[in-house]
Amino acid sequence: MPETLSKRPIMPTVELSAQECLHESVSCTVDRRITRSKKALRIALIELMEERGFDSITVNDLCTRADLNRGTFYNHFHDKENLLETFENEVMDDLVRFQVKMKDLNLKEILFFQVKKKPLPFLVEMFDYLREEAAFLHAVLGPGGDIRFGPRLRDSVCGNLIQSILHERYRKDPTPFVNYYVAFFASAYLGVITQWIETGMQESSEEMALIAMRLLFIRPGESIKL
Amino acid sequence: MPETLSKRPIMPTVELSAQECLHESVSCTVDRRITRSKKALRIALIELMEERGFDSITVNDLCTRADLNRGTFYNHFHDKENLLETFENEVMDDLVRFQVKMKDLNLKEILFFQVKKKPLPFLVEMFDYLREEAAFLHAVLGPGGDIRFGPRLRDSVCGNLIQSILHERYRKDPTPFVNYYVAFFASAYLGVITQWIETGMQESSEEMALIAMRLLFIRPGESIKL
DNA sequence: TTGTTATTGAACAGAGTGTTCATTATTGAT
DNA sequence: ATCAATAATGAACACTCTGTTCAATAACAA
Repeated sequence: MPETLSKRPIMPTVELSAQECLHESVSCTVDRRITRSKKALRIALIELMEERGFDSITVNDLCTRADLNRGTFYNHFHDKENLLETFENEVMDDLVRFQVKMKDLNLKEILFFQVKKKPLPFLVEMFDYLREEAAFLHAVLGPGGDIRFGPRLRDSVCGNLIQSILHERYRKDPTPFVNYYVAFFASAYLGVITQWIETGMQESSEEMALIAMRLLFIRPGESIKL
Repeated sequence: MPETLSKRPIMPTVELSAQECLHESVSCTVDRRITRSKKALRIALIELMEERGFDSITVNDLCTRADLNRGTFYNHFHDKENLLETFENEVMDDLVRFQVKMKDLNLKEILFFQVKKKPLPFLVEMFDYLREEAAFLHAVLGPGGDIRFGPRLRDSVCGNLIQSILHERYRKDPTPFVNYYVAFFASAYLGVITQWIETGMQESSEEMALIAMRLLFIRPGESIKL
C-alpha cells in the first residue's frame, strides 16, 4: 500500500527559509508561532508518554495538552509517530559530535585518566548532554516509550565506544564470539545510561564518567585465582 | 476513569475447569476450540508484529490473519494489549525455573566448568528454552515489539545471574557504583541473548553457554599493564 | 502598515473499537 | 450416538479517532 505516497508532503517554513537565507544573505528568523507550537507539542508528548505511554496517546490528547488546534498538529506532522520520530532524530543528530570524539580514543588514554582518578572530558560532556535531554530520554526509554530508540542510542553512542576499546586481539578475530563481545559491552553501557536516567540522575556527570571508566577494568571472575 | 471496571471479566473455561478438576478429581481437558483460537491468535500476533509492528496492528487484522471472527477475539481477550500480555506472562512463568537454578550458583562452580571447557548445564537448558520460544521472542524484542518485555527478561533472567556472580566485595558495598555494576552486567547479558535471537540463533545452546561464561572472565582493560 | 502565513473551528468520510445478540457449529461427557 | 453446554459466527450498534479540507481569524516578519 502506497500510504506514504498518498500523504501530502509537509514542508516546514523553517527549512525553506533556511535555504532562502543562504541565497539572500538576510538575517533569517523562523516564525515564532511554529517554534511555539512544536515546543508545546514536545512537552505534551513527553508528559503523556510518561502518564499513559505512547501507544495510548491520541492526536487529540496531544493537542488538548499543548493547547493547540488539531489542524495545527497536522500542519507540521503526519501523525504522532512522525512527531516522536522528529524529536528522536534531533537528539540522535546532537549525539554525532560524541561519536567523533570516541573514534580517536584508545585504552592507553583511558587508563591514563583512570590512574589519575580523573574523568575523561568527553564522557563528562556526554553525560552533561544526556542530562539536558533527560526529560525526553526518560520518557522515550521508559515503559511508555519507543522500543526502537534504545538500540539506536546503543549503536550510536556505545557502539563506537566499544570499537575503540575493543582489545586488539579481538579486532581480527573472525569467531562469532567477538560479535557477542561487542553486543555485551554496548548493551552494558546502554544499561548504565538508562539506569542513571531512570533513577533521576543522582550522580554528577563526573561521577558517571568515572563509573563508566571503572567498569572497563572490572571482571566478575577476578576474585577466583586462575 | 474506571475503564477497567467497566470491562466485563473474561473467565476462561480453562482456569475454571482446572479448579473444578481439583474439586471433582476428573480428567479435565480444555475445549479444543479455545486452544485452537488462542494458538491461531498467537501465530497471527507474532507474524503481524514482525510485519508491521504491534502498534499498527488492529484487532481486525489479527482476526483476519487467524481466520477468526472478531467476536471470538473479544471472548478471550479485552484488547490486543491483553493478548500480548498473556503470551508474555506465559513465557515469564516458564522462565521461573531457571531463576531457581541461578540462585544456588557461585563463581567457583562456574570457574570449575570454565576450566574444563564445559558449558554450565542450566545455561544450556536456558538457551534451549529460548530457542523454543524464538519466534515469539524475536517479535517481542524486535523493533515492532514491546518495550517493557526486554527489561522484564533482563530482571528475571539476568538479574538473578548477576546477583550470584556479584563479587563478595560488592555485596556489602553501599556506594551507587554497585547499582551500576549490576545494571551493567544484567543489560550486557540481555544484549547477548537479544543478539543471538536477532541473528537467527546460529550458535548452539552449548556454544552460547560457553560464550556467556567466557564473558564473565573478560576485561577490556586487561591488555594494559597496571 | 502590509502582505504572508500559521492557527482556528468546523465539517467530513472512513476505519477501528468494544459490546450485544440470535444463530450455528463443536465439543466433552454420558 | 445423543445431548446439554458453550464456543464461534455474522450482523448490528454507538462511539472514538483519524486525516483531510476549508473559510475566517490572528500573529508574524519585513
